[in-house]
Amino acid sequence: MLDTRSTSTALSAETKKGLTTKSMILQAALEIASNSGLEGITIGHLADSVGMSKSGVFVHFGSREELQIEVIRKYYQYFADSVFAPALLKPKGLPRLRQMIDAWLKISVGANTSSCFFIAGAAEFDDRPGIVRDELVRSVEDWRSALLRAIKESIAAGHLKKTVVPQEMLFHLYSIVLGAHHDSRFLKNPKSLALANKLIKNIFLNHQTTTK
Amino acid sequence: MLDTRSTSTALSAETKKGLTTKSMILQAALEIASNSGLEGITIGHLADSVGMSKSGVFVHFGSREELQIEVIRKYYQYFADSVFAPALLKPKGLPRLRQMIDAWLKISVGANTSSCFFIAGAAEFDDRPGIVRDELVRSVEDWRSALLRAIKESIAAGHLKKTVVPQEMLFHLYSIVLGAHHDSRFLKNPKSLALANKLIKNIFLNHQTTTK
DNA sequence: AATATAAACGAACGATCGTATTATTTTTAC
DNA sequence: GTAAAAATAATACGATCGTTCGTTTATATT
Repeated sequence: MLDTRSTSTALSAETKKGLTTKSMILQAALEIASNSGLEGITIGHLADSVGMSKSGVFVHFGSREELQIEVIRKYYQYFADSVFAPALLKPKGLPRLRQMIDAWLKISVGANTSSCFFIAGAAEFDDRPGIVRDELVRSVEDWRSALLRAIKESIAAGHLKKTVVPQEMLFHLYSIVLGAHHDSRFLKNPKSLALANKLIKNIFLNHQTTTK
Repeated sequence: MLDTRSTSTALSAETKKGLTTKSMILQAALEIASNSGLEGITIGHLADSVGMSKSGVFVHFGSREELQIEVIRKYYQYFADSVFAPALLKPKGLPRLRQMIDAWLKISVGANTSSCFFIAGAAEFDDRPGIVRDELVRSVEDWRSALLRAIKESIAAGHLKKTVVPQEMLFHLYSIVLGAHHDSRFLKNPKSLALANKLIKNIFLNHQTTTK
């Protein structure tokens, strides 16, 4: 479901077997978490799904929290590859910003696809302090500052009006994606992606410099 | 924290003691769920917090799922009292719609206040089929159709332009509240309420008939 | 005062959780 | 081919989960 093979490039200092096994476990954990959330990761269940013993799985991480953190890191890599990287190919400013939102929406919304960690995890760790939450916040803040940068670049490039307040637009865009995620995953509304796209388009249109 | 006393009016057919005990348990469960989510309700913990035995608590509901459902119903009552009812005092149309959103934002956002079930629960039961999820969806759909009705009334009353598509505005408004909830509870951003209010104001302004 | 009814308790169940310790297998190196 | 090392398995622990059961306590009725 989530193809993260591109991130499992071997760090040849480690033994090959160990790393690929650990990476395979992480991949399975990522898929479990995509369906049942980070708290849905159970070492017993995870061990079953990779055909190993609980202890065999456990020893690779030392604790469940460390496992969860590594899953977050792995998802962050996946997110960077499939959302971030494509955007960097687009020209700075509005085209890049659009691409970021589009790609994000695509992986967050849809009946068969799995949920976005940054959204699902945020709800899960609303009020559950700890190192897992910290890692999650770090990832989300990273993503948000990337979006914020893209918004500022869009203003600097003259694509968006100078009156635009970056923080406000970030909040607005982020909210729409949250709304799409909610409608799609909780309410199972198949039109959520279209609704979100239309609103996003309007937001950009209302703040664009060229009315054409 | 959540004052739901108004909903515990005695149905005098039942024995007084039994009803108040059950109601007291539900109240405690509601508070636990407000902090830790519906899945955070544990019969053992709940029993401790009301000073009863696990079995004494359990027998009132027959199953944990039934307990969770009753908690949802109790929250729905609370929500109706504190968000819905005040709005009905306002005149039909935009004033009422505004009031609904304002009251909703108020109980959903804020550092010390507890989370909105409709939002937190939606994330929790994204993909966890069952009777608890069904009850939750029912509540949320109820609330959404009330919002939708208020939007349509605002159009009919001439407060909002006839070009407004109710479903789109519902999605938009709902998204902003989700965004405020996210920023406030996960990112601990104290400005989230102000940000949301500003956006809401703009949305209404952009779709209002009287530009004044 | 005797009896019927309901509420709450205490203890235990089987399951599963994360984790620690100890053994066994597999791989690697010489 | 054998010894060292790394990876995995086996087993078990204490905790906690939701749930069941038999018993006790309190209340109400007669």
